[in-house]
Amino acid sequence: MAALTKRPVQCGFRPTVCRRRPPGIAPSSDCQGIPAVMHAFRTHTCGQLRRSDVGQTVRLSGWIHRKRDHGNLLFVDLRDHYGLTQCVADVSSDIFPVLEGARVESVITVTGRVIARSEETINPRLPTGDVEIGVDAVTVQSTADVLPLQVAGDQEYPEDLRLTYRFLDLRREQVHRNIVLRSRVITAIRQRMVEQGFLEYQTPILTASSPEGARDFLVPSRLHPGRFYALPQAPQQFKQLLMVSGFDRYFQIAPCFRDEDSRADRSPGEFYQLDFEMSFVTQDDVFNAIEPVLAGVFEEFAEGRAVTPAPFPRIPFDEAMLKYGSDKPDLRNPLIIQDVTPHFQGGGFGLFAKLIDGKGAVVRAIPAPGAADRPRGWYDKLNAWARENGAGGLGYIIFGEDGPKGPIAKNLEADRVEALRGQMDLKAGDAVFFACDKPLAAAKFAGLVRTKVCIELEMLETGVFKFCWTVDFPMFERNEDTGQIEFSHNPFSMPQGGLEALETMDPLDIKAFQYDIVCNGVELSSGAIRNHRPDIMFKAFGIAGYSPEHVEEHFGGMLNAFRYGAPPHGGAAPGIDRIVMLLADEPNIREVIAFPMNGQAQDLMMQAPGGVSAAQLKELHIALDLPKPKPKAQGAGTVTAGGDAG
RNA sequence: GCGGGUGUAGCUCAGUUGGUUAGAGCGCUGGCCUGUCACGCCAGAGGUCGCCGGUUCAAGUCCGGUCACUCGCGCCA
Repeated sequence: MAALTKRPVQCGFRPTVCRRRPPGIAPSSDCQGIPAVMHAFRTHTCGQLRRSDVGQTVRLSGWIHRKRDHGNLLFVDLRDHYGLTQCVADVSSDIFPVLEGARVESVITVTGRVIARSEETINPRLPTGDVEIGVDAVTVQSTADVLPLQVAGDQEYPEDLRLTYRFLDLRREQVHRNIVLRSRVITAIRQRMVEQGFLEYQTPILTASSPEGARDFLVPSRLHPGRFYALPQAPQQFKQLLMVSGFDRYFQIAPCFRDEDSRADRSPGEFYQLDFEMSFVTQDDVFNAIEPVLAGVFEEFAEGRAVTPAPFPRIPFDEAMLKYGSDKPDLRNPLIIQDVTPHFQGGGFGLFAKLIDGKGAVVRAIPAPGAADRPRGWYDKLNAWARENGAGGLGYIIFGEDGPKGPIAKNLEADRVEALRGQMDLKAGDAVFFACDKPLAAAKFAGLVRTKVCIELEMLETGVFKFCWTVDFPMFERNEDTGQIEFSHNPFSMPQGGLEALETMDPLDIKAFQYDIVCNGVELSSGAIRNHRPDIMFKAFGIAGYSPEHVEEHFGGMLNAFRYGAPPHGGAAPGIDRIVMLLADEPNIREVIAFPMNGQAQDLMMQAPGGVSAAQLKELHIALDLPKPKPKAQGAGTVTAGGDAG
């Protein structure tokens, strides 16, 4: 160790290199070649050294990524955030046994000479592959036990293991890259929002429970026995209040908390939104403000993938449901659904004809270009799939070279079949599937079929980000079970046509200034022009069956704010996690979150949720009323009054 | 809450029609190896086949239940 730190060495950073110096690494001198004491841990990162550095004495710190032990010659790949550098030692060196005895993932500091590799030993796959470090001294900073999962290599591991040892998992290349991407995306979003004239404001994390929406996470109040804070499901009311306060353009990378069950694209508990709101704007102004931000961010990180240029296509909700069978159309899928009810009404295919006349059903047709030569078994398989997904079956017509085929073609009159073929613009060699049900159910099922057929026929466009807006959502809808008229989305959206529409139109025909941003079939965001007029709000809630007293009681805070001069305003809140997920091309949201919870909303590493002490509960005036414990309840998440309060 | 999938060594997986001592790769331990970069070679340790019950002469394999993880539905103004 004597040779290690005391000896002054020449500065490793020449002026040209200094500019690339990562944060936190100070040059060990003023870069004028004046000798200085070497930094305790590193003069360079593990991704930095090049052929031009040959001859310098340098110091690197990092993790032992891999070792190749030839008995009398030892290679160590040293890894840090920035890259890999090969270090080499031979048996004649004092430090050889130290390196040989250090397990992978131990943290070491090496000091040595930068050596040019001979032509045949250059590693072209490594940016630092022209050089290696001849190790003269080594310090073991931290030893590693035998690993529960390997950092080097790309073996897959079960997710609970990865989450339990997330700090190891995050060292691995792909997740590490995803988290860096996330950081860069958020920085790019901030820059672009500021360029658009938005300012970032914070809003409370401890707030009040709101009666609408998802289940809240509650936080008990110590000072107010029996009362609770709630974590915000979104800063919705606060951002509107900021508009009322005159701040004009607000944004925030906002944490949102909702106690709902997880999905592959929905993290349990918490997620982040690019929350923004603007005053004195129309719907078009909102679109014009956010489109360049989203398109710009996606282009910045697209790496060759095409991005829909602004302005994005705007698809009315009704059209989306008809043509794509979804309010979040995946425009990478070229198939377009059409309504073909008239061809079946009163026709020879009795099943559909009866449903149309008897139940008010409609028939939606999903084209399957080029599918005519698929074997019978393919159609049977899709039929079975349809049954698994709750449909009675999946009718189809095959347009073969020798005419229409299949059970429906046998029964439906030839001229009707031909008219249908003409409407759908199908050729010999194509096929078409049908969904027959009440309008909403038929649309949704046709949407499923559209997706399924697209995958089966391998027609999904790849390497693109296809954006669109879904606009003109209905303000109200009828609850199928109760017959009641309800808000279909956000009750605080402005109805199109304002008060007059509410007073004169059939509520089910009223549209809202409510819109979604969709990318590749993923709902990135919903948003709206808000209803800032108490009179219109009372009227809208009245249609949905709520009394003025109810509105006053539950939303009095907002209403009150709107009584002292509120600007017309609107905004949206694209999901950060989903944006990063799309850019990282990951199918699961947990791959772009540094410390996610598992599907049961547990943090396996921190053991949350955990028990708390009886004293803590008493201070909060809380007595537990627990369900009977299951026979074998152990491990993380067990709630006990006397548990691990540490 | 409901439905599908998975569960065999620390990890990834194989395991035939139910039939002798449950295998491979990675990792781990020991030995050999001076130009590798997924280094190589030799040897070794490591298993309640998720758990409980059943059928059977015999169960990793078949049946029932249960638990865990995961995907989906419900839920997500």
